[in-house]
Amino acid sequence: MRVMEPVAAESFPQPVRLRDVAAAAGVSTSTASRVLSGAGGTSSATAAAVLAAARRLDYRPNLIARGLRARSSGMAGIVVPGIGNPFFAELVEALEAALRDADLDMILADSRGDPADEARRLEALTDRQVAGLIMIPARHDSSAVAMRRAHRSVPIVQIDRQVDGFPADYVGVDNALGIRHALEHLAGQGCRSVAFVSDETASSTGRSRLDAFRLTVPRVPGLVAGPVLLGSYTIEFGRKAARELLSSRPLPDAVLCGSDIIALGVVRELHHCGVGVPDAVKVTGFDGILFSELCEPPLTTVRQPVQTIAAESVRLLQLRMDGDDAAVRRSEIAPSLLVRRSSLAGAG
Amino acid sequence: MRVMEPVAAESFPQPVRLRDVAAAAGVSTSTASRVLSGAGGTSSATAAAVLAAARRLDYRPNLIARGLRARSSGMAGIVVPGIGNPFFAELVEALEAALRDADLDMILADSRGDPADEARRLEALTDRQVAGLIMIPARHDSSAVAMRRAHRSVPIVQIDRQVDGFPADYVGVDNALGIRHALEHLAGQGCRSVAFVSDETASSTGRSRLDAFRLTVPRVPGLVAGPVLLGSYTIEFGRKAARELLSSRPLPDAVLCGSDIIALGVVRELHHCGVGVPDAVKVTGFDGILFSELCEPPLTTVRQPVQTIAAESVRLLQLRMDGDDAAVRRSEIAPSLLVRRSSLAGAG
DNA sequence: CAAGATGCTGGGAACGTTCTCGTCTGGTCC
DNA sequence: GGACCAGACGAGAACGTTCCCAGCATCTTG
Repeated sequence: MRVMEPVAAESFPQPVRLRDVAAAAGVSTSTASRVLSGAGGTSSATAAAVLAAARRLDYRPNLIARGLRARSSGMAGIVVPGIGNPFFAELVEALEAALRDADLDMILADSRGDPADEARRLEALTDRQVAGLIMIPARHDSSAVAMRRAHRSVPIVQIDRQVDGFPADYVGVDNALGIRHALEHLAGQGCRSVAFVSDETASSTGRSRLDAFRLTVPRVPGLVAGPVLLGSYTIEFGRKAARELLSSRPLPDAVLCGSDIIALGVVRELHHCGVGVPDAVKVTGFDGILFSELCEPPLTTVRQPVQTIAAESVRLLQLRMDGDDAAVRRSEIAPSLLVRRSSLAGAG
Repeated sequence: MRVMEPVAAESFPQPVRLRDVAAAAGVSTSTASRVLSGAGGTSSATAAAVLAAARRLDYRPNLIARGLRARSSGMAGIVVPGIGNPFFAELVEALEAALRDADLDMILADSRGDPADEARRLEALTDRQVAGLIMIPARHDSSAVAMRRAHRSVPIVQIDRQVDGFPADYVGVDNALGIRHALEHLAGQGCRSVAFVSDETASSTGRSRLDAFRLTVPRVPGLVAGPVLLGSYTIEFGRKAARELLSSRPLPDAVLCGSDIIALGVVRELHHCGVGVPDAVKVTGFDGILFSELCEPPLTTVRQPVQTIAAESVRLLQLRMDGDDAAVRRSEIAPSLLVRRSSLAGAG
């Protein structure tokens, strides 16, 4: 029997431990542990007794103690460059669901797109003995150092963005295909000159979408590259880019944006300056966030299958957590084009 | 010296423990612990030696072990009804920043608005020995059971929504004041009949905004209550409500929405059916999410000071974590009205 | 019926920290 | 010069779990 020292009335009650359950059931803690962790090797009679005692005492296992013993917290660390970004928020939501199905809790860290912050957060997560990491690296180059360090102790799966030559699994979308879809659609709508407004090339998505744009435009009959403006995945940059396009007329026939956020800024600013979308200029986005459908006009965009990316990344992470040491896997999912009004000829 | 058994080349290296640092510095683990945890009571010479050894060996403390000893993981559990909801996403982002300043890691759980899910998530979090919980209760009634249980072992701060009579701190916005701001503004714009489209009364915000609407409309000179449509904080419900309003003409002069999400749905559907906002009907939202500014027309809305709510809730939680057992605190922050085009007379 | 299996069980070490003791040194004071 | 004190340090318990190992029945088998 455990000694209950007198405590203040409002303080928290002593939690019941495995030892207490074992005592109540009249068995050793070893046996109680065997029963409750489902290890087997116990008679059905004692199992029933332990289960009954656990239920009666309202026993809850201490996952910290379990984690210490197991040398793993059983949680997945998630690092994103900014939960405020709607695309990342949707990705985090999908990840939460996928992790939950895999019985993993999620510890969430925001790097704010800063490699130094990201490094600190990665360290905090590994200090917590996370079982694995799913992350969107802030930059394709300078994220490498901290990630390499973290990767010494836990498996990492990169999603959406990736670090150059980093030996960890990756799940994302086929950016080149997405850009090609958008370009071919614009060509089909009679566009000739297409501007490109996107992230600077510090993120891997920024770079691969830019590369794809440069590579694909000449290959699509009738298309000609317009101005290329690079900044960040923000609304503000989208607005700024639109102003820049307006100040250096003639306007292109279309503006291909590297993300929906940017596209929303572009559309907003064009509208503000009296330039009609899609009449005067057609605009497309990338990501397929919720609001791409709600803006005016609704945005044609390259839809990323967020659920699939989340599920696949969790699947890969679990494989690695189970000791799989096969070669690095790279999974590029084919995106689809959501055609809406912002890019349609004669629909204004 | 620790025995290094032969391991496969690609497996993870043995982590260096406090014991290893102590051995390298020629002191006991007690002393090493004293130095590294900053407890004091060590000579400056040994302190330097330990610090040097820790740095040389690249020592990282095992937070699981520390947590077991401290009986607390040192993490804050966050429970929200859906990260996909942009308002909650912005709140989570602010919480992440505030928790980081308080040196707390964040373990995030999504209840999907379901009390049963919420109960399971709360249990998982307390099993992990979170130091405290910050949560948006899914419902004002049925969330109580699981919360009461969790509250037996950790402090809880409720944000945005609250549970009836639950004895835990609360931080939110003064909903009544927000509704009054919106109503008075609409009256000032010459509106007479105002419809109300909002969440059913299962969430505390849904109920208090509804109560405020009912109470305040008769008190604002010139205002008359139109249809009251209750559903959920989703775009789809906003659209549905708009269709309903359209089918039972005459239209009200204005539609006051319980959230921006709903308002965006309403605006979208009205626009789709050829009803101009703000010409034919004025619309206001609630929350002040990013996209309230980007839709067409930009949405007049009651802005919730998300950073303040996050910072204040973390502050209160820390107080409780430090053993403060003062009476329950309720902090209702005054919201401000962001006037934009969706509610302006003669601005269409 | 001896000898080996087999099935259940309990003891106790281990996971990596922190923290309470007790010990030891060296200094101060009467 | 003996008693006392303060400061620095080490030994070892504790946090709550899992799991290896040994013990002891009960069976099977030749």
